[in-house]
Amino acid sequence: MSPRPDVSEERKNQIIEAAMTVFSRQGFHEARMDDIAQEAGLSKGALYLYYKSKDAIIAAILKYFFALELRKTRAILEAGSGLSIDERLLNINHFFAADLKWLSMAAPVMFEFYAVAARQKAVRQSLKEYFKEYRDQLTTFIQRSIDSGEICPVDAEQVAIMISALYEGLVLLWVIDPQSMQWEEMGAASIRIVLAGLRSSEAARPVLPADDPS
Amino acid sequence: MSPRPDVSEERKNQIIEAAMTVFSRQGFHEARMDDIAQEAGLSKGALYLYYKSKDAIIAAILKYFFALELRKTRAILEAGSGLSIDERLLNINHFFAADLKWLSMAAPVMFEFYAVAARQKAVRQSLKEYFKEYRDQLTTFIQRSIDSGEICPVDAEQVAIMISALYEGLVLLWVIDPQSMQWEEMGAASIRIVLAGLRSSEAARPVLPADDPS
Amino acid sequence: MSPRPDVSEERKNQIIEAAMTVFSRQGFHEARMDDIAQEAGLSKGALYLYYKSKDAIIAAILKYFFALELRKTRAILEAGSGLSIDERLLNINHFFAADLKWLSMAAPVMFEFYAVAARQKAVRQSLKEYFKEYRDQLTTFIQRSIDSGEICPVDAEQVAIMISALYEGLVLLWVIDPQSMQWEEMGAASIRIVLAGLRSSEAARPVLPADDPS
Amino acid sequence: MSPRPDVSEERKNQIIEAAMTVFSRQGFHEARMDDIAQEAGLSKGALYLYYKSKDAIIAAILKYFFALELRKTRAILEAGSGLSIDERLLNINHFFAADLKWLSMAAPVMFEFYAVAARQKAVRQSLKEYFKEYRDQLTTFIQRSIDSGEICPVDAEQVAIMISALYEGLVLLWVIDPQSMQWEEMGAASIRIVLAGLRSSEAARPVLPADDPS
DNA sequence: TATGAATGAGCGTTCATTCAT
DNA sequence: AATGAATGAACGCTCATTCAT
Repeated sequence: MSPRPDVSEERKNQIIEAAMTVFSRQGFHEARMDDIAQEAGLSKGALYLYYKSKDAIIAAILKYFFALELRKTRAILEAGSGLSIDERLLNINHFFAADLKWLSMAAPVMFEFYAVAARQKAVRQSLKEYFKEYRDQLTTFIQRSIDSGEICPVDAEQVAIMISALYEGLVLLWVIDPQSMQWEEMGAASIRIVLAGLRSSEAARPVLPADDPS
Repeated sequence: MSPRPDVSEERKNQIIEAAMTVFSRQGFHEARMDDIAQEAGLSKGALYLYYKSKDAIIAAILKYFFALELRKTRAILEAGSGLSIDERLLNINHFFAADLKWLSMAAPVMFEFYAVAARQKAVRQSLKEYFKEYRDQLTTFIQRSIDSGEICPVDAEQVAIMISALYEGLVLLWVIDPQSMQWEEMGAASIRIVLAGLRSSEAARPVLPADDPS
Repeated sequence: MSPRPDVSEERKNQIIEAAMTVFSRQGFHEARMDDIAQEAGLSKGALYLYYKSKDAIIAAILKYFFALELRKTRAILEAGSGLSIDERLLNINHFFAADLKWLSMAAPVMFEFYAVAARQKAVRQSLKEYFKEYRDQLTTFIQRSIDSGEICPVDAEQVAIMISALYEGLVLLWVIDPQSMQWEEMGAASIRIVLAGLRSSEAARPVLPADDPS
Repeated sequence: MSPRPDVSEERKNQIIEAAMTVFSRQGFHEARMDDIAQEAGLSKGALYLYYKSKDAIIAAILKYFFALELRKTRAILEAGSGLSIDERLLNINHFFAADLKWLSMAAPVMFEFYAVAARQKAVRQSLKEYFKEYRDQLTTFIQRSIDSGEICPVDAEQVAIMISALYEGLVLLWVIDPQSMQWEEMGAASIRIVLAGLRSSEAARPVLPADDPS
C-alpha cells in the first residue's frame, strides 16, 4: 500500500515485449530506439532508465527469449507420466505447431541472434549455454527411453543433437517458405522416421566407424 | 573484340569475393563500403561503377553464394554411378566435412540472409527459390531410391525437406558450439538413423493422419 | 516563530555548497543536476524548489563565492592597526598561502567564471562589480600608504589593478603547475619587488605619457 | 601540377580558424560541430575527415594557439639588438596593445583552457609545457639583464614568473572590464614599477626568509 | 574508368526540466 | 516540502552515396 509501487519490473517487461515486436518486424539494426519507445508507450528517455543501451535491450531479449523456450520445452518433456517416447515427441511437435504465430514472430529474432553469434563471442557463449541445456534435457529424455527399452541403445546425446538440429532446420525452412510444408505433418513425419530408425536393428550398430568385415 | 577486354565481369567478381570476406568477418551491417573497397583493392567510388548500392552487393552475394552451393550439391549427388543411397548421402556428408573452413566462413553470411529473409519479401523469395531447387534435387534422388527399392515407399519430398532441415540445423549447432560435436561423425550418425528409419517397416505407413481402425 | 522554522535558507546553502564541490571537481558542464542533488543529500526535484535552473545555481555560486572572497580580503586589509603596508600585503599573501586547499578547489570554478564572463554580458557584469569593489578596497589602502608617506605618490588605482592582476596571474600559474613555484615565497618576492618599486625615486615619476623634454 | 593538389593542410587550418572564431564567440560547449562547419564553409562530415572529434579540434587549437603566442613573444624578445631591458619589456607591452582585437578574441578561449586544465591532466600538461617555455624565455632574458648590470642580482626565474603572472592577470581584468583601464598605459606603468623595484637596493636582498639579527 | 574528398540525413544517447504523487 | 519517474529536445558522430576531376 506504498504510495508509489515499484513499477521497475513491469517497465522492463513492457520494454522487452515492445522490443521483441519491433525487432521481429524490423530487425535489430533497422529498429530505432524511437520505435521501441513508441511501441512500449514510453518516451525514448524512459528506455534508458531501465536499460543502459540498445545492446543491453538486445541482450535482455536473448536471455528472456531462450529462458522462455527452455521452460516451455521442459514443461512438455516432463508433463504427463506414462507417455511413450513417441507420444512425447509428437507432443512437442504439436505444441510448436499450436503456436505458429509466436514462431513466426520469434524466428526472425532467433536468426538474427544466430547471425550475431557467429561473430560475437559473448553472444555465442550465451547461445552455447542455451543449446547445451536444451541438449541435456533431450539427452536425459532419450536415455530414459533407451533404458526402458523403447528404443535401441544408441548414443543418446547424438540423437538429442540430431533432433535439435532437425527442429532448428524445420523452423528455418518453414519461415522462408510456409507454403512448402504443413508444419505439424512435416514434424510428425520426421519424428516417425527418426523413431523408426531408432528402433531398427540397423541403429543398434555402434556409431563408431563401422569397419565390419564379413 | 574491343582492344580493352571487358574487365567488368572480373571486377564484379573481385568485389563479390571481397564482400564475402568482409561480410563473413564483420556482418552486413558492420561492413563498411570502405572495407569492401580496400579488401577488393579498389576505390570506394569504383564499387558504385559495378553495383548500384550496398544492398545490390548483398543481393549479388546471395545469388553467387547459393548458386555455388547448388552446384556443389548437384555435383555430389550426380557423381559416381552405381552408388547406393547410403553411399551417396554419406558422401555429401563427407564433402561438407571436408570443407569446414568454407562452412565456418559461409555460415555467418547464411544466417544473416536467413535473418533478413524472415522480414524482407524479396530476399525471402530468392531463398525460397534456392531451397526449392535444393529440395527438388534431393526429392528426385530420394524418389529414385524408392523406385529402386533401396528404401520404403515414403513421401520423397518430405524426406528431402527433412534432410535439408537436418543439415541446416547441424550447421547452426556446429557454428555455435564446434566443441559439442564431431561434424562428420554427427552427420553420419544422423544419416544412418534416417536411412534405418526409411527402411524400417514402420516408415512404410502412410504419413497421413493415422486413422487407426480398431 | 512558526512551528517549522524556515529551512529555506539552510537548504539554499546546502545546495550552494554541494554545487561548489561538484563544480570544482567536474566543471559546470560536466556537473549533472543529479550529482549536485546527491552531494547535497537532496532529490533532484528539490533543487528546483530552491533554484529555477542550473544556471541560477551557477549565478548564486558566483555571488556567494566572490562575496566570500571580498569578505576575506577586507578582513585582512582592515585587521590590525599600526601595521606597515609591507606587513599588510605580506599578510594577505600569507593568508592566501595558508589556504591553498581552498584555492585549489576554488580556482577551477573561478576560471570557469572568467571563461563564461568573457562572452556573457550578465556574468561579466557581476564580475566587473566584484573586481571594482576589490580594486576600490586596494586603492583606498594604497592611497592611505601614499598619504602616510610609506610609498611614493603614484596612481593608487593603477597599483591596485597591478596587484590584483599579479595575484590572479599567480593563482593561475600555480594551479597549472604547482611544482613550478613555492606559493608563499613567490608571492612575497613579488610583493617586495613591487614595494621596492613603489619606494624608488623612479616610481615617483608621473605615470602619464612621459613627454620628456630634452 | 598534379591534378588534385593536397588540400589537407589548408583544410586543417580552415577548420582551426573557423573553430577559433566559433569557440571565442560561444565557448567550447556551446559551439556545435555544425557551427564550426558552417563557419569553415564545409560540411559537418568534412570536419571528421580532418579531425577525429570535437575534442581533437580543441586540442589542435590549444597547440596552434600557444605555439603562435610563443612565436610572437620570442620574436619580440629577440628582436633589435642593443635595446635596454626597459625598452624590450615596453615593446612587448606595446605589441600586445597593438593587437587588442586578437586578444579579445583569444582570451575567452584561453580562459576556457585554463578552466579545463584545472581538472584535466592532459590539458594541464600541455599548458604546463607552454608556460615553462614562456618562463624560460623570460628567465634567460632577465638573467642577461642581471649579468649586464641593468638590474640588481635577483632570482631571474622568480621575476619571470612574476611578469608572466602580471600579464595573465592584466589580460583577465581587461577582458572583464575594458573600461577600467587603458591597456597600454596600465601595462607600461606596471612594467616601470617592476623595473624600478628591480633596480632598487631593496630588491638586492636575498629572497630567502629574511631572519636578520640586529 | 577510376578516384577519394565531400556531403548530410540519420541515430544512439544524454540530461535539464517537469509533474503526479 | 519532497520525490524521482518520465520527458523530449538536442548533439556528436557515422557512413552510404555522389561528383568534380
